[in-house]
Amino acid sequence: MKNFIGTYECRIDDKGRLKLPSALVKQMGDFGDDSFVVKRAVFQPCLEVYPMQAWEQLMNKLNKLNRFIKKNADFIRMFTAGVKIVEPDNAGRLQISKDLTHFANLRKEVVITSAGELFEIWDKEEYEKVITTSEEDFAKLAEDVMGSISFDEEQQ
Amino acid sequence: MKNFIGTYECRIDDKGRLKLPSALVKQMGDFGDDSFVVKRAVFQPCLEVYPMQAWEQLMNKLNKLNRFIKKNADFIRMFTAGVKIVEPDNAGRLQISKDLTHFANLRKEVVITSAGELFEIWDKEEYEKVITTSEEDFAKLAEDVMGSISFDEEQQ
DNA sequence: CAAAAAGTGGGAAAAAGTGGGAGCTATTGG
DNA sequence: CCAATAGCTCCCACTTTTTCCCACTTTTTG
Repeated sequence: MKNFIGTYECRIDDKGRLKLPSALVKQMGDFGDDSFVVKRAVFQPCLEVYPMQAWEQLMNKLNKLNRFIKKNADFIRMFTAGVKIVEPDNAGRLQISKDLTHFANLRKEVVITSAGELFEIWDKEEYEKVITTSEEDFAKLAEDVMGSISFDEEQQ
Repeated sequence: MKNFIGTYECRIDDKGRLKLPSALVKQMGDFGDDSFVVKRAVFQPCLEVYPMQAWEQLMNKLNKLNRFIKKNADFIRMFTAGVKIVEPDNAGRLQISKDLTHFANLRKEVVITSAGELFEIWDKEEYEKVITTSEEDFAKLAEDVMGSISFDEEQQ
């Protein structure tokens, strides 16, 4: 699966339409379907955008879980909170619904940042805040997360 | 069987009528019959809505259980308790009966969230309460649920 | 600098959502 | 057993929101 690259500053107009930077759109040429899923992120006050194909792949996995097991049902509900299907208009803008803009505290200036097969939408101020405050902790975080990972392809 | 995608905020009017979000209705084009089964959820104080076709499929499965086993008979009885058949009026609203709204503690603001071939109806406050868990709790839940699932296509 | 691409803004039509009246039905209490 | 009331259905009309389209400004590129 193709990964997105880059961080972009862009803006949302008064009608709640988010113009996708054309640099990002160019990276999407590969995805057949041009519809997306926008949802709340679980741990952060930002939104996540999945190309439909990537989303369906993910949901195919989740839908195999037995929902008569409470934990499974709970997990799916939490993970899919705020999911909306969106398609860009012919000017390349995504309509972001009220509840989602409210959840992520989006104002005019936003930041789009790629995260593998999906990208995140942040209010610019929030984004700067998270980036700067976590800078001190980043070294520790990097160590925690990456310290035990092997970069050797052969390893299972 | 097609799965629903999305969560939507909507409202119930004073008469107990729930407007289905048109985005959800669009996803139902595939189901011939436009009647639904509404019932109490098993694990949570919310309602479950099945398109008739999905309900019939589910019941076919349940009917294969041996009812001479007491547990099975008990389960079927409890599972199907409070089931109601509803059809949308010509404005696309479902009439939710008093006992069901009471069971799920539904007030004006509700959330509809898809869960595979069915969707759930939550009071908005209740929903937010259930969705909002601590980071650790979700992490643990995710680990429990997803720990055994492979996301690596290549892996055998 | 000109031309094309990217980004912005807004108006009008269509769709979605809301509200309520009138009449029918079912339930409950006397 | 009947009447009163609450619950529900069907229908119509109104308000709000969304969508679609067009046009303009700004930026980039050759």
